[in-house]
Amino acid sequence: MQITRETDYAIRCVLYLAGKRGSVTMVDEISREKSIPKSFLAKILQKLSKSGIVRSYRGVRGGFELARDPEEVSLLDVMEAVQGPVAMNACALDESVCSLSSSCSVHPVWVEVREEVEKLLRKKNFSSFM
Amino acid sequence: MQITRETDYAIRCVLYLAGKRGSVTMVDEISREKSIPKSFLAKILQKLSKSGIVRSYRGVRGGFELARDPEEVSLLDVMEAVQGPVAMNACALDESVCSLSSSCSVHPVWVEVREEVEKLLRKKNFSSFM
DNA sequence: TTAATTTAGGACTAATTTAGTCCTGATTTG
DNA sequence: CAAATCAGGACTAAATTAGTCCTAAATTAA
Repeated sequence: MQITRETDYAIRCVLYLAGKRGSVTMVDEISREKSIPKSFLAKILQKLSKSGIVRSYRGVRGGFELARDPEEVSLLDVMEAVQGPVAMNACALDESVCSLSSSCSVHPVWVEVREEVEKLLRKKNFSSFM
Repeated sequence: MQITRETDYAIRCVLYLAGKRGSVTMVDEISREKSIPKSFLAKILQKLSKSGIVRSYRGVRGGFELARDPEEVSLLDVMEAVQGPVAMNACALDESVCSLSSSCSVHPVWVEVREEVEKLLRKKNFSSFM
């Protein structure tokens, strides 16, 4: 039920890129400015890139930039990109992982909690954080 | 952002005791019936006991019983008893752990999420799960 | 076309947390 | 007092989180 440090880093990183719109920023700069271990940050940026939140450029004048407007990037997007689905337990996502889910009276609650949290996090975007 | 196995066990255990109101049940029985490792369950029951959800009796005819009516025990009570406060990150509980919280634009979101989740879990009690 | 620069990706390691075990001691009952 | 049952602390094992490091693939510019 905790956000991981990786997720925290990812949010800080997107926040930084949101403040740098229009230019391409290197891992090294983000790492320095946001005090995030460089090679760990590189991995995080790979995830953000794969889920389309940032765009990457290799080579000499390479780096990263936000792929969408900050208001088009929600907190949920970033969290899901790095730590996967936001659910309090696995059976709220995929019933097959829990043999008891059909008979489990608590199951619907987990689904409800997940939906509520997702709704909340989807409403929060990175332009409101600037 | 996941419920731990310990929490899951705790919920199943309280659910079992809720169905046994009026009698005292031994760790051994709950362990067997709910397929929870006995000595781990014993630890969990200690926590539930300390937070007043169950009552314990030592000695020959000892065991555990629910300390309150099932409708007076919420999912939040049980979760907090075993895994501590339900928060997505530490700074949503105690700002002193995060030196940035006063300047952090994301901070209020964590507080809001925590409050929403708590509200939801507080409404769900163990009589509605029977 | 090649040297420098920057990300991509996989394999690895270290630290932390979760999930449990085990033993000894304290209570209670008959 | 003997048997049964929980209390609590110390310990261990497994899993997850948090990183590091190395080589390869692009890209740019001289």
